[in-house]
This record gives sequence, structure tokens and C-alpha cells, in this order.
Amino acid sequence: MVTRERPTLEAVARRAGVSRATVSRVVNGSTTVAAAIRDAVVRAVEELGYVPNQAARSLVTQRTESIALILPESASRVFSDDLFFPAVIRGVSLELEAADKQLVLMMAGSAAGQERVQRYATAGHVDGVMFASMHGTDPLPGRLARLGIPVVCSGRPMSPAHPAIPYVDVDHIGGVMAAVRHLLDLGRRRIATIAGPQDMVAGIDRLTGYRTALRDAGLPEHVAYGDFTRESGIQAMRRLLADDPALDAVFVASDMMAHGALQALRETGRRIPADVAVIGFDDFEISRLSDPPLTTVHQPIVDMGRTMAGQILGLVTATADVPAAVVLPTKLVVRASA
Amino acid sequence: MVTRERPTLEAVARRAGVSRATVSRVVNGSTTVAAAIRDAVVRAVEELGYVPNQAARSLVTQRTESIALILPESASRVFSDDLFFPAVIRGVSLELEAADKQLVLMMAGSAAGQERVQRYATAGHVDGVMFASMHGTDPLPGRLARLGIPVVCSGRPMSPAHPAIPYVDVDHIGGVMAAVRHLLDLGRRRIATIAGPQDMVAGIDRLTGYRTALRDAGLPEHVAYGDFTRESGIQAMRRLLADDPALDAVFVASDMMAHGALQALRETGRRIPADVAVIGFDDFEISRLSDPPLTTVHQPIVDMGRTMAGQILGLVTATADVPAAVVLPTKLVVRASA
DNA sequence: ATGAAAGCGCTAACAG
DNA sequence: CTGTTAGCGCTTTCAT
Repeated sequence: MVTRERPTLEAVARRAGVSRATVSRVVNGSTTVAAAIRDAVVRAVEELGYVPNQAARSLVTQRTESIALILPESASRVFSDDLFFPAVIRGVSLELEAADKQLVLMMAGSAAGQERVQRYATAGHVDGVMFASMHGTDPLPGRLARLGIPVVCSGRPMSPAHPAIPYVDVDHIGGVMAAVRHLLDLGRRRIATIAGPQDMVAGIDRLTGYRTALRDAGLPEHVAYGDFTRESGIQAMRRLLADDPALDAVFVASDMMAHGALQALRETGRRIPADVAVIGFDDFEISRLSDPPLTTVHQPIVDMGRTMAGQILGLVTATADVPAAVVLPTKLVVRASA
Repeated sequence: MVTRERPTLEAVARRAGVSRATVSRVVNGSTTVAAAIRDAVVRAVEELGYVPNQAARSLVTQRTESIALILPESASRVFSDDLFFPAVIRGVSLELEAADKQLVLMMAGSAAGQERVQRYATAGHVDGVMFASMHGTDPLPGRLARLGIPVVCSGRPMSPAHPAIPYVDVDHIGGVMAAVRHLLDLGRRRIATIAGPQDMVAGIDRLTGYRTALRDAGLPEHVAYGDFTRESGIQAMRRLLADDPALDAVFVASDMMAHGALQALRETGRRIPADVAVIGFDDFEISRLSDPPLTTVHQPIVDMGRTMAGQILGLVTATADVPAAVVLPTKLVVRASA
């Protein structure tokens, strides 16, 4: 290890022939420093390659300029072929980068992970915390908020916390109802659904949308459950077909599961959409490339990330009012599968 | 904001009726504390919900228990449909999680990003730094290493740095040569390649493998270049076909580009592998699901991540000898496309 | 085995 | 406008 000692404020001050306070002012861009002195300090900083020690700075400012995004999932899940997480992260990155804040990504799939994350945040490593992909009634957001840590969520929390936590979400129900109505307009009458996990608001709301639309039409429901993965879509589709070989349409609560469903349907020789119409939810890029291209409900995931990041920045800098809830619109995108 | 003041060591000490030093010992698991006192301290810690302030701790220990993974790419690239990055991250996560270190992911696609990353690392935010997906002769790893920060790379650095930086890589050339030989065994004689970007070792080495194998066989080469994205694969394949409509095989330097190539070939009505045999490089999950399933060179990306993380842990804790280079094997996986 | 004391490197009053 | 002075919360000798 080379371990060239890193220079401190003190060293810079000595070299420039001024006090530590003055160097600190220059480094932090204070305007009340004489030009000549500032130049001398700047030169000393460059000559020494001085970079402020963040730990020391945080200790006194109580700020870290970092913000965490917590995903209550395993790393294997987050970094799989699922395209939801990447999109959220992309949105968050865009916004934080513009604000020159560092993103700290934390996966907390296990109980140990949850513990780690809580310690990390409580230890003052970050100025604020974002949650995405929440399951059930995760107590962590509320707990951190109660500790005075700024918190926002993407996805409406399943149980309202005290204090209330700001969140972004999309209009799941509206999107799904548009999708099911489209199937009805197509003349389909045996419309099944592959629902998402029922410990997540996205799973619950999309199922509610389906149920509402079918009830409005006076048709019976037909539900199988998956967990948003492609594989679970395959399995669920097979179950649906076993229950009702004559079904003529299926609304699938995520694109990944819809791709699984397409595969399962093809395996039974069914033509899409002639025999069975399929609609997904997400509108990922690859859904345009599948065979046939997938009709799906578009949700603006990147925007959710951006919005959430905007909210946390507002809380952290206490500079803007942060809305308690933002609900982004969804939209049916019709392609060849329905 | 609730801002319940977070308790300090001092508070715990008062409550337990001991000195700060003793509380510190208990919190850090020192064995030289009387059982009775330790219990009292532990109780006080729990009652107050005490969590050590990481900034203060880092200030004195000079350690953060965090390690950065730096990806010299834009967030949009890292979190796209490319499956390389997720796999690396997954491997890294697995290993760091086991060591209870926090992963800090940093994208540094722009010059501003590079700057940010350098400041961040130099400011002592992390104990060590990993690089993946390096382009050209990126000076950053060398610079950080010279500052005494432990650094490792995935992918052999293009220009050896001083001090030498440990790295992991895979046997690109061996894998590619096996692939091209397979095409030769199949009787193919007009074998083209879609090469990766030539500012990356992975791009260079895979092209070298192709060239070597063709030269050994006494056949002419036929090269188009892409940048590892699907779209660039489509374009490159079209160029190759325009140059030589009679080509009967193509080795593509990444699976994503290979999927693009398959699409471009299908669009011209060519049958795969009857008319043109295609081999990729990566062996992503989806390559088994493409039409037809892709013959490809398997590289153990997750293992690269794990290995790299192991190396950095060794450097950071200075507990194990860290090999200067680890080269993981690759292997041809034959499926229907060749 | 425990406590007292000295900083780690920095910022932020407060004087001057 | 600049310097002096206190700490931020913690670990770690060094005594006891």
C-alpha cells in the first residue's frame, strides 16, 4: 500500500500562511475572502492535492450528501432480468446526479439485511432514505421516519405510518381497468388474470382493477397468482388453462409474467391474439420485441424514480414543500397481442 | 421532521453509570469488561436505542466498512437491458454481504462523474474501490491506487499501472477460439465476426481470438464493430451481410449483440443455423430462450464479481495475500444456433 | 478492569 | 475580512 498521507486543512493552512478557518472558507466557497488570499489557498490546495475528509466534515455538519435507495429484495432479484428495478434506479440516479448527491444502493432481502440497513441509516451514513418495491407492512420506513430520518416511498405504503411518509405511485387501477375494457371491446368474455403478489400494493391494486372491471361487466373472475417473475407467469398461465381451456383473454399484472404467459400459451399451440388475447403491465422495451409484440399498460417507472428522488431532496434540504402523495398516470398501449 | 436527538456514547455512559471508554469497549466487543458492567451498558444501549455515529467513528478509525464499485458508464447504460452489469453486481453483493461490508455503487459515465467518484473515494468515504467495465486507459484506478486507496479491477487493465493493480478476468481468447473452431468443424468457411468496442479489453481480446483462429485455418477475416448493445448488433449484422451476402457463420462478441444479429438475419429471411450459424459470448439466461436458442461462450460473470470482491476484502483487511491476477475459464455452450 | 484525557479533521460562532 | 476557540462523537493510549 502506498498510503501517501493525505493532507489536512492544517497542512494547507500552513502552506498558504493562513488559518484553518480561512482555508475552510475557501474550500466551501465563501465569498468573504480576499482574492489574493483565496488564490494562495487554492494554489496550496492544488499543490498538496487536498480533499476534505468527509467523516470530519459530516461530524460537524451532520450531513453526508448521500442518499440511500433501499430495495427490500435480494440482490439476485434486483439484478436479475427484471427490468423494474433498473428503471427505478435510473430515474433516481438522474435526479440525484443533477443535485450532486451520492446514491447508496442497499438491498435488504433478508432479516439480516434489514438490520444492516437500519443500522446504516441510523448511524448517519446518509441524509435521507428512499424505499421501493415494498412488501407487506414493512415497519422499517416508519421506524426510520420516527428517528427523524427523511423517508419517502415509491408505491403507496400498505399501512399508513406515523408520521405520514410521502410517496409516489402510479394509477394501477385506472390502467388495469382500461386494459380489461379493451378486452371487453374486443368481444372477449372469458377473461382471466395473472395477479401479482398480494403482499404488495402493486399486486393488490392491479387485481382490484381487474375485479372491478369484470364486476362492472357482469362477468365472472378467474384468478391465478404469480410473483412478478417470468417463471411464475408460465406456471400461472398453465393453471389458468387447466381450469378453463376455453378462456379467450388474460390480463397479466406484469410484463415479465406476461412473457411467461405468452410462452406457456404458445406451448399449447394457441394463437395470440386469435385464440387468447394477452395484456401485460409495465411496457418494458422488450415487450415491443416479443412474439407477438405485447399489448400492455404503460407505467412511467423512470419518472417514479425521479419524482421520489425529488421528494427526498426536498425533505433533505427542507427547501421545497413535499407533497404527501404523487400519483402518476398509466396508459394502455395497444400492440399485436390484444 | 421528528428529529428525536440521537443518543451519544456520553448519554449511554451516564445512564449506565460508567465512563465513555467503557461503553465504547462494550459496543466494540472488547472482552476485558466485567460481566455485570457489560450487562448494564448493554441495557442502557437498548433503552436509549443507541447506534454509534459512523462519522465520528470513521474519523478516528480511518475506516468506513464500505466499499465502492465504480462503473465507468452512465446509469442508463448500467441499468438498461444489458445483463452484464447486474451479474457483476450480484457477485459483488454476495461476497460483500457475507463480509458485512456496505456496497456503494457509483456510475461515472461523464467527466463530471469521474470527478465526483475521485473526490468521493479520496474523501475517505470508502475503504476500497472496485472497477468494472473499464474503457481505454482510464487513469482513475491508477490515480486512486497511488493515493493509497486499495483498488482492484474486473477486466485486465489496458495499460499496466504503477503500482500494479490486482484484477480478475476471464479467458476471452480461449473461449472465442473454441467457438470459431466449432464453426470450422461444422464446415463453415465464410466466418464473419461482430467485434466489441476496441477501447475495452473484452472487445480487443475477443477479436484477437477470432483473428487467431481464422489465421490458423488459413481463412480470411470479415469484421464489423459494435458496442455490445443489441441495436449495434443489428446494424453490424446488416453491414456484414451487405459486404458478403454469402457468409455462412458469424461469431458475435456478446450475447446482446448476437440477439440483435439474429433479428437482423431473420429480417433477411435467412434460416439459422441452416444458412448462417451464430455464436455469442456471455451465456445469459435469455439466450436459452431466444429463437433459436443461442450457442454461446459461457463466461462466469457472477464469479468475476465475487472474486473481485474477495480481492478487495483481502486488500482492505490486509489479512490475505491477494493474487495479482485471476483468470477464470470460459466454455463453449452449444445450442441450436450453431 | 476502568477512567481520564488527548485527539481524529473539520466547521462555525465570535472576536478583532 | 481573518484568526481564535470550541466542540462534533468516538476510540485509544496511559494511568490507576
